[in-house]
Amino acid sequence: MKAIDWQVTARDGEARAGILTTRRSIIETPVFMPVGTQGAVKGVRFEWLENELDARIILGNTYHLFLRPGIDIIRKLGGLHKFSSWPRSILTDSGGFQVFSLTDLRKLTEEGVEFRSHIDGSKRFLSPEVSMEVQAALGSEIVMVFDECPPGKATPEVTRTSLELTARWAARSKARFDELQDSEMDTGFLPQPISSPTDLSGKQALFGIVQGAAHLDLRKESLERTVEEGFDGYAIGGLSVGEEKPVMYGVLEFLAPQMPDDAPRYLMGVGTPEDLIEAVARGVDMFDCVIPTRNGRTGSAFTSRGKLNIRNARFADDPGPLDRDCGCSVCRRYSLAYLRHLYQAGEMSAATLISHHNLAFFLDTMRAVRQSITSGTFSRFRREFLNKLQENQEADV
RNA sequence: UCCGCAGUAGCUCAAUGGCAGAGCAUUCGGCUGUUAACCGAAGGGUUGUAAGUUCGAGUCUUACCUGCGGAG
Repeated sequence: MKAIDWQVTARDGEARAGILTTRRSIIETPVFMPVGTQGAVKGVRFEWLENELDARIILGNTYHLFLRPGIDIIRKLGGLHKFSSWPRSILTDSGGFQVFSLTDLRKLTEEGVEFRSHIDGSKRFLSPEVSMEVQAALGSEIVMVFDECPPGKATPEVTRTSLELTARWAARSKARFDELQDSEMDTGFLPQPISSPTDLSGKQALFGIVQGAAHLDLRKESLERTVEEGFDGYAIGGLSVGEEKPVMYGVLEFLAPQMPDDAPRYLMGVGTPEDLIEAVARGVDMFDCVIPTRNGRTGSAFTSRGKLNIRNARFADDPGPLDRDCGCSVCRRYSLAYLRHLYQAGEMSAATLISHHNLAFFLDTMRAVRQSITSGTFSRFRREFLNKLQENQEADV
């Protein structure tokens, strides 16, 4: 029996719509997964996420939860789902990206990464094995292999070395993961998964990660070796990490269509609404990004007419909503003028309200994308969506 | 009326007689597997007024104006 089920339900060019079924939820793709690093989607209550926004899957982070509160506590409280109260699917990142982004504090070896906690300075250690153990304790539906993420502009030599390490780590990740699945260490195990047309094992799924920076030959090799290893799904890592945007689109255009058709494709850490559309057009199914919640907290809102900055004085007396085409509870109730006032006054509700709208916009956009793929009108949707994104910018000129 | 203290950016305040600054506020920008309710930039001044000393005055001297405190 398999851990997840994956069915492509419609295609339009390279774009695909599908249904990903985990032991805890049915996820229609293309999907955007809100990021809940420390067991919380910053500024947004699970009630909203589950009911109004209808997110089917969110992210959690191995590195952050490993450091605090630590796996002993989470295990004691019954895993991340019970601990946090989030009942639907969780995808946990392995900590590999933190190894990349916390470069000042780390020491990388074949065995793993020794680093100092950014919280208390204590010496800690992460490796493929430890990451798998932490992710079993968290009990997520989708576990990510422990990888190394080189900068987007890494040279071929650096990328090659990194890729080899990532490949060895992927094999070790899988080996330890398989052991853990057989030893009842997964706190999220569900003997009777949610009803679905397929029989699921109730266990965790493991995704592999393709690296290779901007070098297409290395991307291809990384893909082949990752597929050979064999995973439940395949992720594209190492994009949107400093490289130019056309480079990212180029890698996607080259790579995504070559990825296994019978498994979900996940572009890690991306991106803007435009990025999502462009990646879907190239065959990607899953996304996550901090942008809607981070930008929400820092005053910028994504709308169907482009990005706007709530701090702008021109909104001081504007009675309209963030986005007049958005039906979310924030847009139905609050004016630009009020939201700007809240932000300027330092009220925390400004951060939560804009984060909420941004997530609503991202999730609604993906629902519209799915719809257009299903009805065979994706190219038109893509063209009109991207055109409309320019409206605010043009109005400002 | 007298005595004392104080007047510098919108606000609170720095600045040995030697290029007038900071924090906050304002305006604008950034944020892509969250060390981020964060980071960055810009605008903003006849240093209360008027004289004087000095190569040079926010700073020293004198007068005046305003505010605060005290005395009467």
